Amino acid sequence: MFTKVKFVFSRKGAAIIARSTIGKIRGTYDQLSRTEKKVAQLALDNPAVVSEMTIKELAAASNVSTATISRFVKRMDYANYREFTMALAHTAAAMTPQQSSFPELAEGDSLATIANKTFRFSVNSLRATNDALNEDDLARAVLKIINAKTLAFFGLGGSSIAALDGYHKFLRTSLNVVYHPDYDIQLMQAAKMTADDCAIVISHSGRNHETLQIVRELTRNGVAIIVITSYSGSELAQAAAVTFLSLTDEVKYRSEGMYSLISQLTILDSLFMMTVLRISSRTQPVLTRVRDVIEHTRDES
Amino acid sequence: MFTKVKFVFSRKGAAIIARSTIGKIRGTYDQLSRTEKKVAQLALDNPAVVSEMTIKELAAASNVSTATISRFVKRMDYANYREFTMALAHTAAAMTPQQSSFPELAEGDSLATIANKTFRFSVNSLRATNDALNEDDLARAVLKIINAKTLAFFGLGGSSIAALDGYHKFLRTSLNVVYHPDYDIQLMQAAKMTADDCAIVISHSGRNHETLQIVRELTRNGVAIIVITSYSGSELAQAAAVTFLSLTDEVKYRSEGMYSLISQLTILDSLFMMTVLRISSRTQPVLTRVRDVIEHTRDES
DNA sequence: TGAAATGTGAAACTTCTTTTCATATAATGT
DNA sequence: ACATTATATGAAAAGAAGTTTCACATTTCA
Repeated sequence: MFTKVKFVFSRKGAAIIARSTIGKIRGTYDQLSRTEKKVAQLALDNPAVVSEMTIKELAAASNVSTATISRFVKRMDYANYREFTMALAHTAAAMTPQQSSFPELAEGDSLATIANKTFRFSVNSLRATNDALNEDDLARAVLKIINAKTLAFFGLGGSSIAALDGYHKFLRTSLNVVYHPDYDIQLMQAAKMTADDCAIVISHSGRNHETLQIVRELTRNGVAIIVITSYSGSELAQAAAVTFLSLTDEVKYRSEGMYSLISQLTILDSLFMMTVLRISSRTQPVLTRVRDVIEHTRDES
Repeated sequence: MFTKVKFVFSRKGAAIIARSTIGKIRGTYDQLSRTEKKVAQLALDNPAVVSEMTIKELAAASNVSTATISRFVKRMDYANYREFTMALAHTAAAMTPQQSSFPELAEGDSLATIANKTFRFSVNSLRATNDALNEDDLARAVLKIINAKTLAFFGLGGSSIAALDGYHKFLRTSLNVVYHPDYDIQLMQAAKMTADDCAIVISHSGRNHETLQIVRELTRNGVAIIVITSYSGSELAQAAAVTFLSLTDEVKYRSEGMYSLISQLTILDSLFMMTVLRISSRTQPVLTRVRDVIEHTRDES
């Protein structure tokens, strides 16, 4: 059957990209429809239980049709429901030892408690962000960074901090890096850039008007854009060649962007480390291997 | 179902106590029929692969009928084939030697590995930093921040990022905050401040010459100084009213200050959260409680 | 050797999953 | 605001996967 063949291919693809199931769900969460979110929530809340359910049971538990769930797992890149539950069980098992903590600051908290919760929240954000990364994206990003004639950072408001940090870090490399805190100058910088260059754009919401202006300018010039944002559905994310998600543990909750900064920084840090290690070993094999990964996975989406 | 009961009775006294799936198969192996042994062998040889097969695939792979396999798993005491594969996947996963946290980047690392290690390292740094905090210091710091006429941030070089972030955060409060990236202006700012003010000084090493210059100026003016640094022994730390340590997991290793930034940010974040919660509840009881803590612990150090 | 017991696969049957299709809802352009 | 086009959704048909039945083969044991 044709379907069989189709599945065989898609399964291979999934295996390469695969990240923790929970990370995958988090990563795509805000692109999901209302009903699908109910399913996602349930799976996030107790993966272990959900992984043992049949599709019917899960449908009943989340008040949606089995059809919706079937489509949901496909959207998550699993070949079928069975593969999904297996993967879920897998990550659930890996997670069990650590308590999936639930920080929520209250006015009555002691100072030590506030500090502890803050740290815990940061850790959770990092974990969520890490789970949502995939090697394919990393490979593409590093390749673009390494080959860029100029590497420019863009970030306004709260994200200017992350942009500045990225600039600082990459200054230590042999790359030609640029960053300026001022919006107008960022815009001018964007206008100057070409297809040989690479831009790393950071924006928590992905909806900031000025940032989008810059991105449009970059797009017009054919600049390779790497985006770090918290919402995969944003226009910003759409325009990017590569998107990294800086996630916080609880999707719904708390003063926007407070914790995404840490995730943003660590994503930048990862990119930096990868770049350094790749540049320092400028041997051909490595680079071609990176290219292989890319070629191998390009025709998927 | 009755069938279930029937099987339990008809075959030998079932192994009731949970064992790893593989253990179960081994334990029952010699009681199995010839065909069933073929299935068992396959499952033992590579559980991970078998756990992903459908019953048909496994039947084909082991040259037996699906019926036999269905009976086989029942004999193993699983309710159905699906439960069997889940359990198999479980133990297979548990068997794979999972590397626990020993981050140390190497040139051969894959991109995903680099990213994972980077995140793990950040988490470790946060944990270490959190462990080093104590409530006493927090209380003192918050009290100084809340009562300051002006709250100024100081940080140069890499630490300017943390200082900027602190500035950004505290801008959201009703406090009067100040920060300027330029060293000369920071120095002038320091000269302007008085005993009514509070300064948050950030420096990874605590040995930066310019930063020390600023601190001396602050000290001369009797400004309350809160320091965030990685070395408790530094002159900077000595001059401070309160010192917070931003630790990295491994003190010895790696490009200085790379990970302390995250810790610095989270310390600032903690201070911010505490400040917000304390300011918003400007009730006397809380403040006096804070004072109590201080009085209570002052003669400790 | 023959009766009873056990093992086995084909196929019927049941249950689970996916796809189709009609409808409802939201987004978009005019 | 209205029509038109996407998108989302559940019911039900279609398709797979898994289980049980049944008829036949093999072994066991008197």
